[in-house]
Amino acid sequence: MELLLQSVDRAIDLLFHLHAEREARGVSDIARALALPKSTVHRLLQALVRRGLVEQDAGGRYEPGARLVALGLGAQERDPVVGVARPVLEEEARALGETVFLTAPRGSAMIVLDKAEGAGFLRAAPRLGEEVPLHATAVGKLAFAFAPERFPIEGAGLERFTERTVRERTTLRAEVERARKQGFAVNRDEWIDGLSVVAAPVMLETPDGEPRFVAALAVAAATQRLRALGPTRLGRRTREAARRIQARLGASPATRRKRAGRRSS
Amino acid sequence: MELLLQSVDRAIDLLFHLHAEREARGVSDIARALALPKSTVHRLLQALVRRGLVEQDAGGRYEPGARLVALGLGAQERDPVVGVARPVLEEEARALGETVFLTAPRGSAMIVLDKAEGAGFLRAAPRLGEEVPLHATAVGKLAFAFAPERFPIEGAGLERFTERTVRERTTLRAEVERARKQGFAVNRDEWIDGLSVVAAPVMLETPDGEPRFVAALAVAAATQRLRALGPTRLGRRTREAARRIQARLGASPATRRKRAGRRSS
DNA sequence: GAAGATTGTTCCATATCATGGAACGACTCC
DNA sequence: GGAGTCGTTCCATGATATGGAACAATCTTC
Repeated sequence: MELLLQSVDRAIDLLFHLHAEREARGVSDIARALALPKSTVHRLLQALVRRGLVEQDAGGRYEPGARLVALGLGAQERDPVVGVARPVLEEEARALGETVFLTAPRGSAMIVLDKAEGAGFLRAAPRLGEEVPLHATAVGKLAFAFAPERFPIEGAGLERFTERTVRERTTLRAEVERARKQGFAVNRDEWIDGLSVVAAPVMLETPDGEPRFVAALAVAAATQRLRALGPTRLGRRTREAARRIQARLGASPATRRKRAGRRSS
Repeated sequence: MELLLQSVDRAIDLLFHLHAEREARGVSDIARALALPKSTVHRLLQALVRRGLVEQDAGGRYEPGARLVALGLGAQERDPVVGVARPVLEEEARALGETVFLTAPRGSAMIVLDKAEGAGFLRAAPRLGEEVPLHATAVGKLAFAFAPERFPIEGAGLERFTERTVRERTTLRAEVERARKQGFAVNRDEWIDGLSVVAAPVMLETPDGEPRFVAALAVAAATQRLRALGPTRLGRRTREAARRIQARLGASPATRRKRAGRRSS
């Protein structure tokens, strides 16, 4: 794929760069980081500011703008699962005191669509929109198990993240098979040390009657905490919560349309 | 301000257009809507798809992409108020059963930063990132009252939205003055018929000791419901909730930094 | 099932438009 | 007060975006 629309590409680079930086940045700083001339960066920033995708703080430095929020959350709410899943996320997060999040397949990856954070001082705080690896997470194992045509194990990378990352394809296959049988998947320290996750699939009937893997509901906690809660018990609980989401999704399209047509303040 | 970076500008047009459309759209359709040649639209879409800001559905039609979610929510979470306010939003929404939302000044407007929706069938569902008018909303009156240098009443538009929209500057001034005295503002059917809102300001001490208007906490409900709850009682309650947010914000920067440094799953 | 309309995509000559070096004034820091 | 920043503006150059035309592939329609 060749370069095309260089300026647009650079503008997007710029947005992601500002997104990645924790603080607002100045023109020169950005120019250095992206290896572009100051004048070019300045011109790009002006174009983005004009449309509200970037804003200047009091000191004249640049940071992501408010209109970006509108675009991003619009894209999120567009997903039919997010709306019906949110109450379930909050319910479970409150009941467990741990972070509960929703992931969905996008392209050839799983991304975090929504979350409800737990109450603890030590809690998982996934970043929305972020991609998660497949072979080292609970939701990834579900993807392999319940959407094998879209996520073939053969094509999976096996990058090592921690000591416990599964790096043999046969072991992974066994893990995935167990997840398929149990209806939930577990990840203990396989991606990030100290972090464990239990996840269950949200399946939806397509018009032609086939069940399709549309999302995964996950509970994340410190590994010790997960052990205390009991992975199997938690797995079953999460499976039930995912079923509740399924049930809501299963409502007739007419009903769903009514719900969607809420008044906007 | 002249045109510059035409291609970037058009790309942004395209993003907003896709955002505004409820369904995924095809190339020709978009080209017609934006009055651009098909080839140009196609090229722009390719550039955006390449970076994940736009995605194609199964039918090859285009819709806002997942990376847009990451950018948007990143911009949202960057705001220091959002993080500390969320628990309060959820708490109040749960207690009242009505939608509670947080707005903040951006540029010369107030935008919706976060929300927790109520449980009712009829409930307010503000769109995140959306701008709200100033003269016809409770949060706008707060802006006039608590940040008059930034939001001068003299410069305010007085567009008519409903029969009850305040359209005389002197009346508006009186309303604003009352809001300043009471510490909360009320809007009854002034923007949208049937919708009433009570809002209270979130003030933060600047380093030089000046209190600054950083956000407004608002409770939205059907007008009859608001009347039943008692606007004054609700106003005081909202004022208290806003104070809780202030108290959390007032924590020392060191403490806040620690909290921000949560583990990421 | 053929004809016609509409779709998404590719190609390419044209000149528009983005590009980036240089110079600017306003800062801050020694 | 000089040397280093900073953000911004200007402008000649040609690289690059542009959009009309042609393409094959689907959808409609009769």
